Amino acid sequence: MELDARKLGILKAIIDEYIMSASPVGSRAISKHEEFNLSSATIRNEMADLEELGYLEQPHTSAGRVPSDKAYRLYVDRMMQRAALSDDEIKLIRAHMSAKLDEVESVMKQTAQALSAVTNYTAMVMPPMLAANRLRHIQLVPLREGRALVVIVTTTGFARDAIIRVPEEVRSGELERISRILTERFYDCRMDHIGDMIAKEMSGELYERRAFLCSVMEAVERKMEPDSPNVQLSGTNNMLHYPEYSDVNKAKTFLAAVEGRNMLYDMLKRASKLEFSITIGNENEDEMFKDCSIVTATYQVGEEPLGSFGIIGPTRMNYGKVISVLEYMRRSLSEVLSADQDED
Amino acid sequence: MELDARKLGILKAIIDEYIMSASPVGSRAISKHEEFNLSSATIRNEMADLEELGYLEQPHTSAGRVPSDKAYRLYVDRMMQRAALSDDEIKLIRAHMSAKLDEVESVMKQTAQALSAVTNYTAMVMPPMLAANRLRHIQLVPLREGRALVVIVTTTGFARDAIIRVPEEVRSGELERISRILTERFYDCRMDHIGDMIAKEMSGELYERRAFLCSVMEAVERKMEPDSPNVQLSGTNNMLHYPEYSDVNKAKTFLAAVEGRNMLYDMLKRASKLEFSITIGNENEDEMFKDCSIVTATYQVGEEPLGSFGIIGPTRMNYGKVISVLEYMRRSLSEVLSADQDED
DNA sequence: TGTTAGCACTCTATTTTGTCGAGTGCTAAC
DNA sequence: GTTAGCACTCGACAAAATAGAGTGCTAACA
Repeated sequence: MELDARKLGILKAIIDEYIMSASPVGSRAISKHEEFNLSSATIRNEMADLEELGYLEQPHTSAGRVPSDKAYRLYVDRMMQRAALSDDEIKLIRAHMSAKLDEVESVMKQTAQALSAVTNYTAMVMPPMLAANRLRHIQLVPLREGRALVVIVTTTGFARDAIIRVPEEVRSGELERISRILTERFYDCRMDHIGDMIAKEMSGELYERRAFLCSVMEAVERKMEPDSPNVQLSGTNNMLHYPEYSDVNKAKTFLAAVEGRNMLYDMLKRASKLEFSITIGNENEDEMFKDCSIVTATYQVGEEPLGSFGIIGPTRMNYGKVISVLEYMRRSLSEVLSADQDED
Repeated sequence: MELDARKLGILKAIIDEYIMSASPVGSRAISKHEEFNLSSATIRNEMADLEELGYLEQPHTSAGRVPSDKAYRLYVDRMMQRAALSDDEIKLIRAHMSAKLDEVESVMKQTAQALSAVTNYTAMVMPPMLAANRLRHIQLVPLREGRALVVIVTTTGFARDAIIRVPEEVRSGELERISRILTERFYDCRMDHIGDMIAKEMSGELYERRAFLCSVMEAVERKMEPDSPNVQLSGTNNMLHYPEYSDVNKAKTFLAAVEGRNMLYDMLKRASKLEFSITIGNENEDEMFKDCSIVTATYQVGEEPLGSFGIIGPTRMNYGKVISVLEYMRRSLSEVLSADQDED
């Protein structure tokens, strides 16, 4: 027995129906589709076949059929049609993306909010990994009590800061000098190479300050990698709208899994190697997300991918729409970031 | 009829019991308390009195009694005893507060997490309002295409940055000069006065750049006030553990109210005028929080209060413990911030 | 006068039972 | 290969039955 065109059509109809209704699809419902013009009995036979092939599942005898993960996979690979975004949806996204976006942080937040508002699923956005960015400026600002603030700015306009200790023998005025020298020497260097370079080049006029410089550089490197708490989440509650989570305990489990952010961060990081990625139900390594599908995309400035973002929803997800939204957002986000996030 | 010592004692016992169990308290349960040594019938009479006085409510005949908001108010004002923190709890807080806290953002996040982990309620933390801080350093960093990054550092070690437009006639080198002049002139000025001062003093060597300076100052001012999306939330899901929210719809309403953050921000801002504040049930202006109690505290560096943080939970909240935790946290947070957030 | 035992009553939560309907698989006929 | 027909299964829902917690009131007691 194989998957002929008719079976495929019926399967698609079932999936579309199930995505809409969330309740098992019976043979009668499908037999009403005019394009097939088949009786419910015939559909039943086909459904039995599809079940045997592993594309459908039955919660219990005398319930309708529910698509399996395998079916969704087939669906996204071969059957799904993209849903063009409506004007309203585009407006909604624009509205989010045009508000005072003068800081990376708020760009990430707004992106997450736009995504969750348009899709009604949970959105996650990973802040940019700056490893491939280039240094523009480094500034050491003296604070009281042997502390200083290191501020790093990349050519793409991202700023990071960290507080470090300053040994007593380094005078306040010297920090300005060191800032100048470091900026000059490492101007336009890739952020992730600076550590190595300083190790090799530790000589010349700054030789006697090398211990201090190490701690500066260590702070710089630490700040380049985003970490899990910085993943922006939005619309976690959206999940509560879906009947899949009408049970408080399921909802709790999901929210707990998501709140940690560690898993999400790992997933996003892994996904940042591909332009798009879709993992469905059991394809997710994580036990907690076996009932979910996760769709991600990467954003970039210029060539280099900076990070990724995505959507988590029930496997019964509106894949067509989600993908369209992510595609749109991917462009939109890359543009906003390229424009140096200045919009007011 | 008035509230004598015995009535007070019984009321306290009922509240304590109800905080534990979340289900209406019957006369028998209280009559078992040895310290009263009264029969359930007597307790019943007293309970009827307490109900008449407005301290107790009855969900329906033949259910036990439930404390009213008025009762909780009395409880926190006159009857409650603080719960000392256990060693484990202190350890838990310490663990959160000692991890790489080299950025204000992460201090806020860790604080929120510690609070929600220890109390099992929802925690919110407002980032510092820098209005009363003093300027330490201001740096304009040129980026490409007529943009620059303004970085501001306060004497207390907080940094903020914003991207601004730079008019063509302002050369890259001049930004360095302007940075120096601004830093010199406004060194140690209160952040919220800088706007006014520049308006008055706009003369001398920077006269011909005044339009540009205005936009710099506007960016500075904008960054001083935290805004609602910056309120850190943690443990929103904790609420789902409580029977009050076993109904998904209630949970949804709560989570939606909280996700917006606007209300929380307003509340925290208002609360930042008092060291501590407790609002119970109906005392909350907001309709959404009529079933909740909100306890907040402020934190500071030196004299000036910088912001506030707090806990949201059901009115049936363990007030004694929450207040102890907030008190501990208030000290702890102020210390961490005073120490310039450097801990590794 | 305050306290208490006793009792009838109320109301909810839970369990049990019955009914309805959607959906199935199978068979036989077209 | 398709379809009508039919017996069967199972969950959802409603109605009825039961149990139990708690009350208010009354009358008696110290």
